[in-house]
Amino acid sequence: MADDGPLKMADVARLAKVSMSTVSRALADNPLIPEDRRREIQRIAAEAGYVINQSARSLRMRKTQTIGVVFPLGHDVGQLISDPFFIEMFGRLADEITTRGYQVLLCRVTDTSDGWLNRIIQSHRQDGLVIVGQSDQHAALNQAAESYHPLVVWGGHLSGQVYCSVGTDNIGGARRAVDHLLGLGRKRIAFLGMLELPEISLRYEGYVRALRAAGIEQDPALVIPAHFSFETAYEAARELIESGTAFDAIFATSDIIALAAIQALAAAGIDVPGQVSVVGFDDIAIAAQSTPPLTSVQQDLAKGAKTIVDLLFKRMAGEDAPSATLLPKLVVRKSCGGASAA
Amino acid sequence: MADDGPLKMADVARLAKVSMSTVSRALADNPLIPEDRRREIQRIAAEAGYVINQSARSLRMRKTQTIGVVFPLGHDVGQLISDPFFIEMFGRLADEITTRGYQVLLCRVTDTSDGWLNRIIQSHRQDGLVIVGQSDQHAALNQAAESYHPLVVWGGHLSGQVYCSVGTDNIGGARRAVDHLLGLGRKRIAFLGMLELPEISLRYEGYVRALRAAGIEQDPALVIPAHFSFETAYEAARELIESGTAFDAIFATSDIIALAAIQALAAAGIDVPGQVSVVGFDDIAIAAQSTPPLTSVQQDLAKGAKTIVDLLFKRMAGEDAPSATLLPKLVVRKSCGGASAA
DNA sequence: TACGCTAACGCAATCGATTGCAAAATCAAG
DNA sequence: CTTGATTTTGCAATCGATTGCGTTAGCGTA
Repeated sequence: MADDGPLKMADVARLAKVSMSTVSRALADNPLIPEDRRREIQRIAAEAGYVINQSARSLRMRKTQTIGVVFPLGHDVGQLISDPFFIEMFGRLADEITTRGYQVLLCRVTDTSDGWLNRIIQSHRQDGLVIVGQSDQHAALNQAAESYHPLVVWGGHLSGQVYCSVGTDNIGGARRAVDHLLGLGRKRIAFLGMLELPEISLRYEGYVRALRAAGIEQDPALVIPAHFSFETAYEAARELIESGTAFDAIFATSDIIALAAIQALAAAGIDVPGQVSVVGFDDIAIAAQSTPPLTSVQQDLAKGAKTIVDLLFKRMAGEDAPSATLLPKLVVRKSCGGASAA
Repeated sequence: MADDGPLKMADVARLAKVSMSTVSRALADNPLIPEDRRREIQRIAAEAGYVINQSARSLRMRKTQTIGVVFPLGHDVGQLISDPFFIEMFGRLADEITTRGYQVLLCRVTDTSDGWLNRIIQSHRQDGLVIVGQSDQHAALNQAAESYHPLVVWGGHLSGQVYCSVGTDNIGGARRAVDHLLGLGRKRIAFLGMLELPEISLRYEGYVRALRAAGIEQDPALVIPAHFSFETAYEAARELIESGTAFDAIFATSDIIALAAIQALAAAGIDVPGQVSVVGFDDIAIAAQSTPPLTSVQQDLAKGAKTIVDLLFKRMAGEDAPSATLLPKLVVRKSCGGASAA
């Protein structure tokens, strides 16, 4: 028994001259074992460098002490973590989760075929799931939520939604952004984003409502499909510019898209905010640092992450936590001609 | 047996009217089972929505299909994911790891007491480990590497190092940065960073060598301790300014420190790059967007992450992969008075 | 029909912990 | 010294898969 790989609990039992049951209970601080003996066994285990094998523990306990964080798919399976918004969200979630003594498992979905979510759930690798962004998987999420409770989604609240979600008020946020542009006297406001995604379609709804309230007729030529990656967004903006369609403002549905648009405008010699005002969405860290600094609809990710994890742990405990909506805030900076941020 | 929780392999065996052994082999595409029968069993399992329980599988196979990514500790156990450099690195690593069909487990070290690394290793939660940044744990890493092979560290190559590491040439990078400042005619160059950290002390080495080569005497008053967080770095820069020590350039050992220094200089009414040139380290995304855009020593994180994961998988396969050093590149932008980036 | 050989398949042990239940030890009181 | 109550401890089953080894089925040949 010299070096038969790492120690097992049985080895510790032998060292302490007790049974495995006793060791197990002692390490779990079970009061069934008298306190002094518990301490003694814990000391022996620590000195021997013994660590509980988590695979075995998980199997027996049907618990993994792990939360899975799943990133979206559907639209863009390529680069996973490139998007700054997702990264920041992931960081916040990781903080909240680890603080509660759980591990974080990053799940990337490579196989989007039917039942992908069920495959993650049934793998039993985690005790609960956070899905960041509902992408185009509303139906799949709804179905999974029927039978799997410890599941919280970051995203907009959609009609007919069964699952628990946390997200900003997309309609309200968009409304606020577009109202601001209108207040600056802008009348031909372009919309950049992918209407197929539920959250984006909500932002579109806000855009439409703002225009309608201002009595401005909506021009379909101003609605441009744009993905989340910088490159494709840049292309989209360039096409808008070259199309010759007149416009004096852009409401971009993400900061990355807004930043790409600003670059495209600069390349075309169009001044921001002189000729065109630009507003983004998310208020990621770079937004304040860009040239000009970007006006953006701020999502409070720290609060969002905390809310998500709070709800998740409630659900893991069997309670039935309801969805939550956070109120977004418009952060005004120079990119739309408003005042600079303090 | 109507709804006794999720299906087990035994249930599938019953459905397919074969033994568990056969189901197990069929799902593993074991050629011992004739191909048509394999397909048949796979179909039955899929239709029943069966998914292998990973805890059980891991226990038996002694494999988890998971790579652990550990973040540093020592200096700053508080906020985990705040630093943009670490975030970006994590994203890249996650991409590389998931692409190879493995999961990513984020390990946060809450208990820094003796044997923390061993505790992670022995938990058997992962098949391999990436440690991002050696912090002040050189000795612990060396010790763990003696017996645990699938371990790769991001960081500088130190003398007497046993573990496998991947990192940029810190001395060379710093040397290049300081040489550039000297080339601009700067003579009193301040150094901002924590000498206690091995990587930083290597950068200091490069700083010293550059000065010596230029025949400039080194002034201890110009070496300022500065942590990685924005706030403490800002404080450090402010103290330098208020100390009255004359200086015409700053070599900051991270971009965050450089950015903080620029803000402190601006607050003191000192023009960058007019009066003081500033160079950073890392070339994080914000560097190009700051005002003025920051000159920085670029670390190619994409390549770094790929190298790390390549080496790790080699080591997991039993090969003995050596450490690697990446060549950094100086990206010149306006913050030091050089030409703007293309 | 009998025999040998290979291809399929299943039995049962195993991975390393946890825990219900019952046995053993301890103690107090009669 | 018994008896009963109570505290400690250990046996053995269990979690759900994988796999070495032995058995059975299937086929060709003599």
